[in-house]
Amino acid sequence: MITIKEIAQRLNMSTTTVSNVIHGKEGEVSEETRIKVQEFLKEVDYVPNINARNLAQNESKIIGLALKARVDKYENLIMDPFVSELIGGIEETIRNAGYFMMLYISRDTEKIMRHVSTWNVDGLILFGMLDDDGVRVSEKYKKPIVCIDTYSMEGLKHFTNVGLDDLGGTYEMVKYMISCGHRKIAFLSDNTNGVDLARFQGYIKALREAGIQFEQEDFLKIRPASAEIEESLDEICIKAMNYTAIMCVSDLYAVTLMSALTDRGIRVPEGISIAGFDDNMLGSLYRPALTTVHQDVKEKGIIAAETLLKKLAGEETAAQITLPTKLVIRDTVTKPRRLPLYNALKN
Amino acid sequence: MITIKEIAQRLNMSTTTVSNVIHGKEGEVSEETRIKVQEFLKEVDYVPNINARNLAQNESKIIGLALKARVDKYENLIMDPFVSELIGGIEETIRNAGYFMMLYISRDTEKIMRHVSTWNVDGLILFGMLDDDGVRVSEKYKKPIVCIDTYSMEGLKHFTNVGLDDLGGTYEMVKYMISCGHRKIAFLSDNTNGVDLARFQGYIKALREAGIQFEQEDFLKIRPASAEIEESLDEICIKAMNYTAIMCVSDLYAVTLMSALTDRGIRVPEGISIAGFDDNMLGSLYRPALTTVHQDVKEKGIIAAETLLKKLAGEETAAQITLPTKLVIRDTVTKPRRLPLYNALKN
DNA sequence: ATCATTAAAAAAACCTCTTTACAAAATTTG
DNA sequence: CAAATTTTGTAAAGAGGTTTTTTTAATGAT
Repeated sequence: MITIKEIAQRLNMSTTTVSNVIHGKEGEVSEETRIKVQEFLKEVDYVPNINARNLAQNESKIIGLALKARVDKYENLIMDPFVSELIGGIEETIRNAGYFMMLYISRDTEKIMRHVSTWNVDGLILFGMLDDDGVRVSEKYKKPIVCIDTYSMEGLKHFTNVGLDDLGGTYEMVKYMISCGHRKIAFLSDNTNGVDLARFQGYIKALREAGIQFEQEDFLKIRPASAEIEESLDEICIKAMNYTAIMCVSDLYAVTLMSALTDRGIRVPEGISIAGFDDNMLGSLYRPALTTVHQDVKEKGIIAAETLLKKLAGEETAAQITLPTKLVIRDTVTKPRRLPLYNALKN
Repeated sequence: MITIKEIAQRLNMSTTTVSNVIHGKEGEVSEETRIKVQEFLKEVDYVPNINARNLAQNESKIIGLALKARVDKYENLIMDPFVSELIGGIEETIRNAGYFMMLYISRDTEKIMRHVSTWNVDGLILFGMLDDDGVRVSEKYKKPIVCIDTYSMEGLKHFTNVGLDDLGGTYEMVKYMISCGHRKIAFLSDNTNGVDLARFQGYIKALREAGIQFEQEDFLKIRPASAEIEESLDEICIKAMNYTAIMCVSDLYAVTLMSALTDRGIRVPEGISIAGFDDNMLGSLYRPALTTVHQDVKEKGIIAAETLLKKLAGEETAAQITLPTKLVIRDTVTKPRRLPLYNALKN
């Protein structure tokens, strides 16, 4: 790899001059030498040593993307398939702005923090953080931070959260279910944190507005760890008979549930109506096609990246950006066609 | 951020000594000072400036992962959902070995090459490369390279290709279809390059072995660009009536086809048998559950990363590593239950 | 011709860390 | 006890850029 020093030597000039040409400093160098240098640079295909440049300029042009991955019971990382879409959106935006992306996957916040400071990244995008992880990171290293889908950090001025109108999404969907004639509607999820909580609240809101009482048992908890999944689905499918519709917290769970119901001879939507959330391939390719709440994941990534870029440019940014959702009415929610088996399980 | 110089100053010693302690140089520093320095380092939570270190050592501890993304007709990047699984496997392996991962997505080989040399990455993992891209990259920058799923580069000693027994996979599957009684079997794909070609060849091999003649029209070409997809599926579904089974080049296409067939009133497997390739969520969650060829994508990522790590350590590695496949017999391939509509389309 | 002004180029300092060469102190050897 | 060797630590020289300061050369005004 050729260096500036060598170029300067070969052209009989100082490194300063070469550097100035590279940085397009107007009025620092004569037209004649500028052209001479530029041609030579092209000829030898000069590429600057990024470490030297970063060291000198005290910046890195690196944006860190830290994914706090979930792990299953065997400590294997679970990568949501939608992560690739998110990454795609972020990377494209960042690259077009001349930055690079360093990817870091971990469930250990400490490690992520160390990584951040080691690499002296210019900014950070955090995804999947819970609790106050992001706050801690940002307080320690005063770098611009954008979080994605992180509810616990709202209201903090340090950084921006790019999220979704999760509450509104389920609210609209459950309202739609009610308008179809459903009264016994369950909610399926595996936890009540962050995004899932907001979606649950939307469900509750729609229920309340329609004067439907929510009982604790209406929350169907799925245990996604692979070893338990079949047992868990058995339980959920039988409980499902108590309802005419189920609002699922994600398309993944909606499709998982539909498969399980089909396997047990219960038809969707004839036997029970199912709605999902996310609108990914899983639901659109399934038959019956899944009625769901749409979100644009790539857009989320792009907005997150753009926001970070703005912060890096010193612009003010909102503390919270909330993307809208859209109902996608397909084939899995219809008017109820059977009676709910009220309380059949109660003793 | 505290620097070595400052630490040395505060402890009244030279930077060399501090550096030696950091690098655990035995016999270069007394036990007493070693402890003193170590304690101070911990106290101030010293983190080395990676740019300075890399500059001095002429290495980067960065492994570049370059994904050559496909684009659809609107120039949007298409990120395969399985990419996240691949990335997950690579990142985990790399990180455990003390390396970092820089992600670069592009369909422009030139840009990828520039990126590589700019960042002076220690090694490269290439995915989705076609033609001789990888060769060109590796000849220009003499860095260790591992390619994933790149057929065109076999036999070149410069780097290792981590691939799959694609040919064997479809071969076994089509053999299985034939053993079920199928004679009219089509192959569905969108191209005949690289991986898809190998899978096609497996199909041909099984056909030939069974004495079945392959006709050009038995290759069903799907046009995945979103604007054309419905039209394309119409055509494929009607052509499909000429066959009792279809071997699809991927689970994605298998499921897409099943949805399309279902929408047009053709039932799987009653009306037609379908097999996929990859064994991802899409197929396992669909009902009827997809009969397919399994590959372990995460494992692929891990092996690729491990191989690169070996190269970096100076170990010899094979030029080609081929991972095995496994038939996953589920519900979409049964014995044929209707007659193929031979030649109904021929005029 | 002299001095101030400006343009262009070069020299020098710096960014942080590693490494080499060397010096001082401590220890061993004869 | 002097010489040789080892231990411990320092100073200085890079690594490849950027940036500030200085020098040189050219121009113009007086």
